[in-house]
Amino acid sequence: MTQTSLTNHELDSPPWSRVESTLMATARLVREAFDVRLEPLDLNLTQASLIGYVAEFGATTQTRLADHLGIGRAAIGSVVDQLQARALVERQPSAEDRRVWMVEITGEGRAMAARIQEVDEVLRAELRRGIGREERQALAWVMTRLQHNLRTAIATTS
Amino acid sequence: MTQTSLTNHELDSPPWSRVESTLMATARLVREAFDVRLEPLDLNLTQASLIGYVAEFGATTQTRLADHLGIGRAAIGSVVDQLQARALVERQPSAEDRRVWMVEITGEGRAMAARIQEVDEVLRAELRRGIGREERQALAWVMTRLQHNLRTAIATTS
DNA sequence: GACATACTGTATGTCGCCATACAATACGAC
DNA sequence: GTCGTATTGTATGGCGACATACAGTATGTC
Repeated sequence: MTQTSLTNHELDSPPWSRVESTLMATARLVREAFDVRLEPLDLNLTQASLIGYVAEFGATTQTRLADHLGIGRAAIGSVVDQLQARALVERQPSAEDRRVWMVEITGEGRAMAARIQEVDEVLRAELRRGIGREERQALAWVMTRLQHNLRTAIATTS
Repeated sequence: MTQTSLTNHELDSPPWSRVESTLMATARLVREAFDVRLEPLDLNLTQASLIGYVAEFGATTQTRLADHLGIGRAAIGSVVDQLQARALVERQPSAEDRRVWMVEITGEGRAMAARIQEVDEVLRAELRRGIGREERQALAWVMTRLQHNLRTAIATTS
């Protein structure tokens, strides 16, 4: 088990004191794991998430996509560009607001979304291994609370 | 773990199925929060972590720093460049291995490390708010386990 | 010693994301 | 209507990190 190499130094310190770095490292691993598994589809995690969202919820403005995926509007623009170039999504003008594009899934995109979901389910099953349902819920709860605290901390900095 | 209700608007808390994106978003917030608080010191989280590590553990090779901070060797090089330009750390040749630089803290760096630790403690106290000790430990445990699963998943992809 | 192999730090190019500035459009106050 | 303000998407420049390739050095094998 080569796992010890990185986690050893985390264990000899008070757990919470290093939670931030553990979190950062875990996030990197999440991205890496998804990217590796999505590589056969020639997609990264952000692109796959966008496709998944549009496939599930239908035509969406870019700003809403940005908010939902947690990245900026400018970044979403280029992601949509990439996916549109591969005909996985398409931009349709909005009937109500001529400023916005409604990003919609295409037929090819829908097929891709199915493959993405398959990859997603397989990987998530592997990630659940050895972690009980209660613990997963606890993780979700704590992270939500942590997000709240983080937002407060960011906001209360002059 | 019988943590009862939080406010209602927290109930849109992410289900496990979205833990990946929650984790990514939380990680971004962690970086943002630290960056915001470290801004008066004109440092980002990576730079501060490096200073903190060297201040605590003494002269260290760049490769060890890279492993410890979870970023690549090339990235560490430029971080050391930046900090060295501000005389917060310095490169000393190793007596045993002429390939490596030992990165050591300077006097100014030690003063900066003290200020960093103060920022760190204040922020961490804010982040702990409303989260019990048991839950923090549970979070650390689950994330460690999750890291292990992630590494396995990454490794078992051809 | 001579050599192959492994490792350290650096240079280079790329990628993803951000922050800022901007034009076009929407919306509210009057 | 007309004006100021807010919002959407885009263009641009910058940053942090990665992957790759490389030179210099260390280390083990023969």
